[in-house]
Amino acid sequence: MAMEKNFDAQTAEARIAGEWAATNAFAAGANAKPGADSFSVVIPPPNVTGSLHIGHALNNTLQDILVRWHRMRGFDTLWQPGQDHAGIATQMVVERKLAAEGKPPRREWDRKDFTDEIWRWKQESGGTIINQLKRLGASCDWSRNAFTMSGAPGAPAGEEGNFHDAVIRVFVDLYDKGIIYRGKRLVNWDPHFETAISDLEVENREVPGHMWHFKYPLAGGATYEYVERDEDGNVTLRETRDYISIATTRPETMLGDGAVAVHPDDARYAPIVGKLVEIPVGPKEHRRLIPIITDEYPDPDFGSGAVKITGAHDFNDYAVAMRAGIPLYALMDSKGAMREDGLSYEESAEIASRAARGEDVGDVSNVNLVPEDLRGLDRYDARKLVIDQIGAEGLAVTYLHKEIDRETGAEHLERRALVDAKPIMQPFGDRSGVVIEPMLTDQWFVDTQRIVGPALDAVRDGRTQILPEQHKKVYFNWLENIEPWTISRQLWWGHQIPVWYGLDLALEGQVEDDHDGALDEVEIFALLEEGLVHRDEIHHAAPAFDGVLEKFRDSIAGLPQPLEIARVIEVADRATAIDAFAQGLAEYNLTQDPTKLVYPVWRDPDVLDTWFSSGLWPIGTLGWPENTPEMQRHFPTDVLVTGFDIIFFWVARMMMMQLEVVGDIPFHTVYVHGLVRDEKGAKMSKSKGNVIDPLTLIDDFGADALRFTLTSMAAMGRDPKLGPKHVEANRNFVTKIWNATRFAEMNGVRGGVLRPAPKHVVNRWIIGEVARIRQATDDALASYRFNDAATGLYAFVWGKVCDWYVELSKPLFDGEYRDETRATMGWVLDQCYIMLHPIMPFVTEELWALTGDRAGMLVHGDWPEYGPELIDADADRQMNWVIALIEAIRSARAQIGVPAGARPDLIVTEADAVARAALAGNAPLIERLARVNAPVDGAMGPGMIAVAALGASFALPVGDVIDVQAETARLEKAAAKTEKDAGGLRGRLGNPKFVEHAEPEVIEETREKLAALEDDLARIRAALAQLAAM
RNA sequence: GGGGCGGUAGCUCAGCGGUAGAGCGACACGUUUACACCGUGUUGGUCGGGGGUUCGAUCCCCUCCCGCCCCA
Repeated sequence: MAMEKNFDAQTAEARIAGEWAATNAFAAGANAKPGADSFSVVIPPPNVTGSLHIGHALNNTLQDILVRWHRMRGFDTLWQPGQDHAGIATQMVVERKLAAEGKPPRREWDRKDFTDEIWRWKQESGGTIINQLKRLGASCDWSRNAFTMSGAPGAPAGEEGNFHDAVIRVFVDLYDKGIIYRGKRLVNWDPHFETAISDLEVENREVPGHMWHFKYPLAGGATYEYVERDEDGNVTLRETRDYISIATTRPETMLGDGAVAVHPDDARYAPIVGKLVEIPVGPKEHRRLIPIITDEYPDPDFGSGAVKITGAHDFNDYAVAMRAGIPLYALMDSKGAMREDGLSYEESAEIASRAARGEDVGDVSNVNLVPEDLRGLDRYDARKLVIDQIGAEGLAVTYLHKEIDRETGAEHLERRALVDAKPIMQPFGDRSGVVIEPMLTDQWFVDTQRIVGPALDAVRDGRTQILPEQHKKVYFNWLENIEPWTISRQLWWGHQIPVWYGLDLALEGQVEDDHDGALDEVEIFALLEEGLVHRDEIHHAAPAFDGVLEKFRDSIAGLPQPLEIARVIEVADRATAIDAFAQGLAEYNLTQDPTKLVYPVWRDPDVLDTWFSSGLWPIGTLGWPENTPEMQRHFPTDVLVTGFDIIFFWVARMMMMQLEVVGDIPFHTVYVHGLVRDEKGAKMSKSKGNVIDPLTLIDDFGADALRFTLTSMAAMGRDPKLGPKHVEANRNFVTKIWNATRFAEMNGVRGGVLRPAPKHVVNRWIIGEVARIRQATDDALASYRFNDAATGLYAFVWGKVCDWYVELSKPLFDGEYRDETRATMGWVLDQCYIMLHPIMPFVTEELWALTGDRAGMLVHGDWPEYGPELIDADADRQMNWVIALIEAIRSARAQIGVPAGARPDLIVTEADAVARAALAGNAPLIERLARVNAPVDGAMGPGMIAVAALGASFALPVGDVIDVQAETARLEKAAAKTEKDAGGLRGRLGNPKFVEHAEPEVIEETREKLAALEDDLARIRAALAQLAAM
């Protein structure tokens, strides 16, 4: 059966993928040798809403290469696939889908119904990227496909798994150890999704912004001498001021200012430190006063050098406020609008003013410093109003603007507000794209400081290796300065936090005032009146409600009778709990029946950050907390292949969590690859429109071409720059090996043969070359130099096998060496398929099937182990000589313009014994490839061109086609180049210091090179002399 | 401000102590027992600038200049 002219990737890939699937070729342990070591890789789980982008293509190609390579070498191989549940992204996708279907928005849904809807979406559409990875050829054990939400309550059939158990168990464990805690802190708040997000989900972008300058008047009309000096201390400005000038990019947050800070060394403001200033906004009659404090944070050279401190709405200010004990006044609600809740502005301002004078005012969460006219406004609308109000009052810093009327020449002077238009860094939610608002909220945190140590140690002492090494610094730098990790998210899709809250009824004499340990009617009413709403909460964690029952019973055991025996029940939320508790008390009061008393608890509605579950990926996918055979066999895993953008998000967290939870590293090697960029090196982004779709490339050029391209560009520590041109070039490589096989087939070559022991020098030579590339390929892969493996194989297959071996073999198919040449070529091509298979699995699998009767598919082919023992030094020397001669003749012919069809004699004008032997053994090859007649001894003469080889000189009679001048010019050029090279070497060898200091091998090598060049040069010079004599 | 990366042929990149390579492109030629998604040949580089270490530097060190990325 004759082969087609080209590999039909489109149809073959689908067919081959089907065969792999049908035979479970990728199952864990497939092709493992008895007693083999395990090799395990967990896939960086793609987002369930995701589709394959070029970064995935690179990431998974590299993993697949490692996995296929190990599988062929007989390791017990597992490539664990799966996806994460991507809390925000998935909720967003489903909300959009509902909107598109004209269904009500999420908030109008019951939570359970909504998550059921997400599960339905997941089952229908969540497998997109899995199918795309299969098209790439990823040899994951797809039967084990994992999901970070598997086994969660409400998961439908097919989503059982136990990832949820792992997540919940770890949460409770860390909670019990006190590593997870609840706290009110400033977090990044996404006003679109109305949830906290971690600082890693925030993207800081520079956008055009404005800087406004306002005057904060000193309290009571006080004044001071404001003096500015230049570098030499000369006074450049001196004036009496009754205000301090503040620059801000966010005027609306002025309402929540708690202080003005200046640098302690700033002499300009030294006279007024400790004094009070007035915030120039809000109703005149309740203007708030705040103190001027010192802190290292303000930069005296920036703006006026004075900074307003709004602790509840800025991270830097928060730090200053913490240091100085400045209260944090929250101004906005969860949608980023100005608050409408809490106390009136008048009451709030009064409390804030007391705080400014240093009084302890306690919890200020009820204080709402938004003036009534601004309440409910969006933050940007509020900003406009604030600016207008300050301007109207004349408290904006102004400058004198001069305009000259062109016609009249009259000067027109005007005071204008000083507003600098300048680029500012703004935080955006990476999912929502809206401006993030720092918000003071109650969240759950992981006290990362407490679990970071082992993760640092593991990399420091090398138990886990990060490649390339420069990324270790990034890892250390981040972990050494780690911040608490916000893990709660105000979403519905995710692992609901396993914490229940109850009202804190610890009465401490406030209510239970007679200390008799029992609750009487007076006390009951006091309890109700005192306002349950304002009471604190207590909380306990357990995998399920049953688990917290006992804990709450313990918590209430110390309460006065009969409260301490109240039934613990679960209710929906806090408000319901207060109602239920009050009702129970009321009924008890009437009936004196203690069974009417209930202690209602409610579950935290929030879910955990998706990365909290992804952090458990290595153990969670292997079945932990069960002690599964997979855990025993495949944990710790071997290599994690990932992009550098995810080192903090994921790698560091996996390290911390695995070490904390199971006390072991999750993997011994982290290979970090670059970010695929476009041809010009720009980051690919939808907005730039330079995104390259890997699936389009697969359609156009085949998966093998794409994989090979990505691999050949995956130099460690570099970002691959990819264009369709590159993929096309490698598609040509696929075609090349396809056609070499086609040639072989036409000549009766079949694969599947044992390695032959041929006699002919060409066959002996190529076997040695195969051995070299096997060694080089293994070395490259073992050290993660993927690009070296790819480019080495490319050079070997195209440059050695196709360009030379196939050409040199052509005459051999006609003579006595036919059979051994068939066997050798069959074996050589088999080796090419095997070694290329990890990078180009489809075409090699296809060729494997087409070229022999095989025991199994190539995916389970045996990886070779032969080495330098196959190299035949004599064959090597001869073939290098032959190839050099052929190239020299071709070059001379082409330069002199000998027609391709001409077949001149090959006249041997001089040859030593070695050259003569090489010539004799390979004459037919040389004749054919150099297009010359059989070598004959003779002398240089008119109408001939000269060709030199090591140890021999030749002349080619080419008749009229040459002119002496052209040939002279050619030879002179060659002589000049050779002379220049030789000169360099001679200079080096002539330097006594070189001979004295350099390594002996280097000196020897240099001498040999020089000798060869001088031989060459002598021959060229001789030819030139002969030419001149004619 | 802190950390990191890069500047090598027209383009995209390898190489990282012994005097520079690949792919694409350009140019010329197309005889061949597979392949025009091909073959043969040619062209193309003071390896960002300047110092230093060394017998020897594209490679190591210092410095400057230009890009880029991450974290504040």
